[in-house]
Amino acid sequence: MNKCEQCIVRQFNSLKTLTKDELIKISACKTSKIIKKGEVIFKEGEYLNGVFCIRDGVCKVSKMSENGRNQIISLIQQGSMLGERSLISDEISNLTATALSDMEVCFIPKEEIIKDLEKNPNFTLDVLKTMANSLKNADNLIVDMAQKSVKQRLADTLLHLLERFGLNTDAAINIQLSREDIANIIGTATASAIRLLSELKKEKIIDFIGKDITILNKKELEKIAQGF
Amino acid sequence: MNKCEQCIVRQFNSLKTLTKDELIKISACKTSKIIKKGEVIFKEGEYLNGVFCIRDGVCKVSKMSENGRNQIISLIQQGSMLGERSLISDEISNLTATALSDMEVCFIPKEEIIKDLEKNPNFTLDVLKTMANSLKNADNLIVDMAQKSVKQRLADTLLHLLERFGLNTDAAINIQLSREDIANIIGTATASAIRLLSELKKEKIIDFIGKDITILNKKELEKIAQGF
DNA sequence: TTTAAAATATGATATTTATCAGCTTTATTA
DNA sequence: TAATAAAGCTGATAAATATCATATTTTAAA
Repeated sequence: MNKCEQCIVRQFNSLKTLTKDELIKISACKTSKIIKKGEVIFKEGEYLNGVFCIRDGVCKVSKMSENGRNQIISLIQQGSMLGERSLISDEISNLTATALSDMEVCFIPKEEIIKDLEKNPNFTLDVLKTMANSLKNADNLIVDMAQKSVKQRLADTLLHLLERFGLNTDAAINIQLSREDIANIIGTATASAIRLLSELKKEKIIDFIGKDITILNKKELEKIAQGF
Repeated sequence: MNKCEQCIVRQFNSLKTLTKDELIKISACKTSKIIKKGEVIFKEGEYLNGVFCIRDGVCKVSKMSENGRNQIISLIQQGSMLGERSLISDEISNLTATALSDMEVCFIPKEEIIKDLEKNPNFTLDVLKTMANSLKNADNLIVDMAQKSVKQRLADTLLHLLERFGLNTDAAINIQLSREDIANIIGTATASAIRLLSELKKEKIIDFIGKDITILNKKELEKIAQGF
């Protein structure tokens, strides 16, 4: 079993603020899991007995609307924590997390995190800062969802994905999403997302082969994102 | 000048976790302000040198989209704190706060709050819990904005307003919002919001005189909110 | 109180987006 | 590898929503 004290991944999340002793304790009680692409890490309504630290891979965090349509709220990748919100509120999970690639995650039991929250103010403050940042992002997303057209949101999404995941060796955005996933990020019907992608391709603003999407004209895509 | 130690309002926010000494210190450096309906408390892009504690009144928290349209993210009322997010992230404000009624707010300088965050873990943890709750609400709003129709969102909004602000003496929802504000909560054009309100009135699901809106058929409104 | 400005209301129309159907391509698995 | 399922694509159409124009009502200011 890998040791948290030696894990690079913790540098990217609040665990970096823990002392060596605290890390050793976590290391002793954590469990590692391999999660296959498509598998659910946790479901909306489930009670989480701890948090997840993502060692490798990417997952989507989503929620069903009352209409029975699925909305992806965010993509979470290597280095991030998952399930902190529910732990802090001591509530069942509000969201569902599903692997978009094969993943390696560590599960840290609730009691251990709570102990650290109570004893280590640096840790609490770092969690607080992370959450403040998530809240800002969420607020911005609310504005975009409410005020931008589907086409704008698609352009936005492609630009965000590029920024977040970079390029693969073929100069395509380095993440594989189904058309349905893309639609569920944007908040539109799958058919609409497909149609708009095709249009962008026809206009030579993007190109794609299967799930590999390449941005050909970033300037133009930025214009579309801004509503022109 | 009113003393924080004796102020009822702090029971409703994280200040309730402060010790008597800490409260006395805050009391000594805080300033009280009267803010008239329509006045701006702080603007997007402004650097906040502290946080606000709302003693009386209601304000809207909003943000301009790139399209130049305004989106109201939340309504904040008596008892809540304002500006915590920016303080914790040490960033300029992401949002604009505007009074919807005459208000009385106290301004607490940043240094004082930071001191307490560093020294009082109960305070930090309570702020964290509050923020976790805001994040849940924000996530849910993202889903609604992305997946629900304008009509559903209007119904939702009316029900939320009722729950949040209760009834006035005329059995109308106890908050006065312009049609534009309602549209900016829903994320739609003002004309569309007005039209849908008129429809609901025609169907005898709501009634209104000016800005006073009464829900006549709550069951039916709930059905609409759910998409029927 | 009169006047001007702002907010509200509603019709006509254009645009955006969803839905549904049918087809093709790609992936899965027996 | 053949069979089947799933995902992707596109056209036709319907529904939702925005926009614009204009009228009316309410509010604020002179």
